[in-house]
Amino acid sequence: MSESAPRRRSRASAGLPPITADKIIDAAVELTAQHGLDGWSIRQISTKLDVWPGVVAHHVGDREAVVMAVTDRVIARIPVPDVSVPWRDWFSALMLEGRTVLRQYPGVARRLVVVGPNVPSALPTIDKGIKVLLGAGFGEHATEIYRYLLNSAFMLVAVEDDRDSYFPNARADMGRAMARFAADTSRPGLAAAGAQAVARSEDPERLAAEDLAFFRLTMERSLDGAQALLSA
Amino acid sequence: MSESAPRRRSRASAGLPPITADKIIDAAVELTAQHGLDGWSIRQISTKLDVWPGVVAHHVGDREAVVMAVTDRVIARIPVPDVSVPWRDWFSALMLEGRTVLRQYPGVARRLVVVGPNVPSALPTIDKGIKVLLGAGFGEHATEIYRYLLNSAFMLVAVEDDRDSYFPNARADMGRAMARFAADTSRPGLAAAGAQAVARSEDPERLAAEDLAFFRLTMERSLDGAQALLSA
DNA sequence: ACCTGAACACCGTTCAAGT
DNA sequence: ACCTGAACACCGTTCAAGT
Repeated sequence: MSESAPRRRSRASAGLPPITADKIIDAAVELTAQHGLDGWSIRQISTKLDVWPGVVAHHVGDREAVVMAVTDRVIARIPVPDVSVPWRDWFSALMLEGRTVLRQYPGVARRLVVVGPNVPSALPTIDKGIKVLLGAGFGEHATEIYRYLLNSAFMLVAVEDDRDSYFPNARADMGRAMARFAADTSRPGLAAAGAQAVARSEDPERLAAEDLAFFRLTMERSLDGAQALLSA
Repeated sequence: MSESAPRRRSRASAGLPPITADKIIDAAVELTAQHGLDGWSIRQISTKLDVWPGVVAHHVGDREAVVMAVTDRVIARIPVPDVSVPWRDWFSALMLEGRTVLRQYPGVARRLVVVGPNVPSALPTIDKGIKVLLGAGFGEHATEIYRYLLNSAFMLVAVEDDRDSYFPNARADMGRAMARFAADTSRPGLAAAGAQAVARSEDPERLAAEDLAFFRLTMERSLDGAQALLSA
């Protein structure tokens, strides 16, 4: 895992092209896809580019700056629906497509939710989303409802990321923990949850399908929750 | 910050009581209140207890084990409403009181949401919560609605934690970033959000009040979203 | 059983010196 | 301007040796 010695003589004298901020961020994005946003080090990036660690600081900045640059790149990949789409469909589409992009880069969803409009590539989406809600009649609530809806969806993606990137056995442990209570008549609430946990397989493909189903449930409940404000 | 040399001669020969797992976890809980769950190191715990780092591993296990022990302790402090309370009130109370406890221990909310029923002290709450939902007529949806409601509330607490523990200026940066768009007529969505950001003060007390208001909005919208399932 | 004391393999950041 | 090469102050974990 170390590969400690980068290269012998200077890049320039070896006829190699200079490192750029862009190349560093490319490498970081790739490492994020493989290991998540908290799964790589500055030193791994520098090893990958065959330079000394200090070079990353020189071109991009500290770790935080690299992370924000990766986040901006990934957010830019999320397709934004057209403003003519009805509000519920607009948000469903953004949430579902956002999820498939974000899930490929574990840890980015969390950053997005935490730093929000500090990510430049998120601005067009924010603009259109609020416009759509204003058009749907949410009035003064448009901004906070936008925040509520996107939080609901992408906070859940962040949890999905954490579950299988950072604590890979949390998923199975939880299932087994619950299944133990299936026959516990003294605790009917746990028993109900346990019964469903028993039915749940440990096949990763089925688990992924269940994650998607729960994501859709969250989406629909949150959209209903927002809609209740319109009827009031 | 280092204080690298713990103590001269052995604890036993100095007449000191032996370190226990409990004392280690006490120290970790205290450090979590001060610096958050990701804000302390095993070495800081050992310095605080005046022993060598290896002692923590000997009594509790690796960092992950210490973190789970802290999480369990903190969750146990959240008061659980009586099952006789109507479902909406039951969940409002749990969410609001859970928030005030969790906010005192930054980072614990995230763990709770990610590992869920793997935290032993969460089990009685899960049991009662599902019982309450079954009683309210949610039937087969009780388990997933429980998960949906608690996720909504505590994922948001996790984001609040991250915002001011880990990225202390994200809050102010976001406000300023949005305020810039208040007069941007070419982007009406951002302008609407910007106008509200301008109105927002940078006084920490007012910001805290606004965080609470948004938390309540999230709570009410999610409860409405769940309720929509009952009417259907 | 409990703890010391050290070693190991990592981190991110900084910076003088070379080219 | 760009990069080398090293140093600094940290990490978590492991483990032989002492008591």
